[in-house]
Amino acid sequence: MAPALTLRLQAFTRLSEDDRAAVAKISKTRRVVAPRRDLIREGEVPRYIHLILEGWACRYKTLPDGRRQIVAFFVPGDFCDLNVYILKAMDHSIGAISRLLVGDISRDDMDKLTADYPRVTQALWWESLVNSAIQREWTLNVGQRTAYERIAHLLVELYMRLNTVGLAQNGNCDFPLTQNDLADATGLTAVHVNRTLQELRRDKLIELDRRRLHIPDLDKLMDAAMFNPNYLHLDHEGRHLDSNH
Amino acid sequence: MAPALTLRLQAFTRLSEDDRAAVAKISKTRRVVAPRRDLIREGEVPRYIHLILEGWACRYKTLPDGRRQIVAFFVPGDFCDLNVYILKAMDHSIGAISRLLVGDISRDDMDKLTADYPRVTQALWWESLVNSAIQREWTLNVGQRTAYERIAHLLVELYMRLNTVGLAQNGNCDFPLTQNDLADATGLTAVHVNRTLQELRRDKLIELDRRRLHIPDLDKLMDAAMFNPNYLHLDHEGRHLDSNH
DNA sequence: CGTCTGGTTGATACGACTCAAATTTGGTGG
DNA sequence: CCACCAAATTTGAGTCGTATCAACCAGACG
Repeated sequence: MAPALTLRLQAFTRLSEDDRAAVAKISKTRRVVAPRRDLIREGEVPRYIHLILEGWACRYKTLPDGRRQIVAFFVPGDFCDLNVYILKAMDHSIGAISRLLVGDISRDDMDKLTADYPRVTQALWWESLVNSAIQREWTLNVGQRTAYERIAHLLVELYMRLNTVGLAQNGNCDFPLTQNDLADATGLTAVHVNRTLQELRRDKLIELDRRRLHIPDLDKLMDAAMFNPNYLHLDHEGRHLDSNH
Repeated sequence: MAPALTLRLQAFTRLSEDDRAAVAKISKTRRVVAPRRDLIREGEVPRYIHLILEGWACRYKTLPDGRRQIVAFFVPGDFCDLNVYILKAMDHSIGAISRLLVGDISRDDMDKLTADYPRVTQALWWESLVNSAIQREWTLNVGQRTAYERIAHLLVELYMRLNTVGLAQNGNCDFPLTQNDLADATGLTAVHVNRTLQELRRDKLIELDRRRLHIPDLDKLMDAAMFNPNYLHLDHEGRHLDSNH
């Protein structure tokens, strides 16, 4: 199967054989990060673009008194901050959720790729714009939705993102987040997340057990979450020809 | 005085005379938008990059039942979505808060600018990364801060951004937002915003009346908000040489 | 088999919401 | 310049969603 990044970029545009080969070669190094370890911390100088090859990670910010907000999740095929190296210091941290396989990409390598492959450059722009769109949707999520809608929305988003990189089918996917992670991502307490998950189970919208998620009826869950997929911008031409659904 | 955009980009890097001239010429057209009108709506196809020359605008998203979240404010010198034209449809709307003067920039014009002025290109990248950082901070804001901290934080952010484009000095600035706008931006109700503003006034952290904001002691307000300015990335080399403080 | 992390339950508290009405402000036309 | 109206702000009373605190339970693991 094609690597996650290729699948992800092809959600935006079709890539040629050459494009795909170039994308596959972008990350020469790969390293393992243990679960719950940080890849990089707030205040540090960003040097590489991190590409998630396997596992889940998160971007988070903390307040001086310890309150913590997860502001993004990363799944395979996601970059943590394209172009961050332009900034002088990280304003947030990136932490591993599960065991990670990460590719570190240098500025030079990225510049070379974009210089030679305009279609890939476009696709990378798209990925960066989609990440911004996701961040906006999260602001809407914590700002306006109820706990029930909020968690439902997050589950649908993650499911759909995993689906585009081939890691979710038929309503099933791995789900390594703890209720604490969900709490930090939704601005709720772990206790309330627990009770809300029970409600979602009671309503037969999800089954969640032992790090596996099952969504029996995605449309019903989307309705409950008021989920509008437009912000993921998966609407490229000829998408109806794609498989993977 | 230099136009807002130039001031803003120079918060990142020093620009040459040529760079500044090129930036000043980027928007050939300019049009007026009445307060409370939309520049562009969710679902529409983005064609131009909008540059705010005068006035305040906001980016917002709505849920089917009418709940509304403002996910960003724009002040003079801000772009609404650099590079959006890559996407097929808007996933949010942009609305005028006060009377706007807007520059519409075509894709071609932007491509020409970035092709010829690498320093400007860098600066535009920076501006786009800072906007993402602001969006993340907003997620933290609505997710973790109390109403009091949340409003304080927003006021500090807006003050600092206005300051970098020369529109705020000595703790004073224009402030065209209604309490309703503040509510939609912070995920609170207008009633609660009202009571919280009264608390902030009582604590002598702000004076806010007739669309003017005065912050008697910025450091005290920043403390109350747990405001850490790192996410605005204003820390370029030689910033201590700059005036405007 | 003990320890630990993650999940679950119960009781109570409080921050923010809702609804409804009054008051002030700002703009507009006569 | 005043009368009028709409928009924005303010106030009060009552309610509710979510937080807090404190146990307790269940697998996973060495």
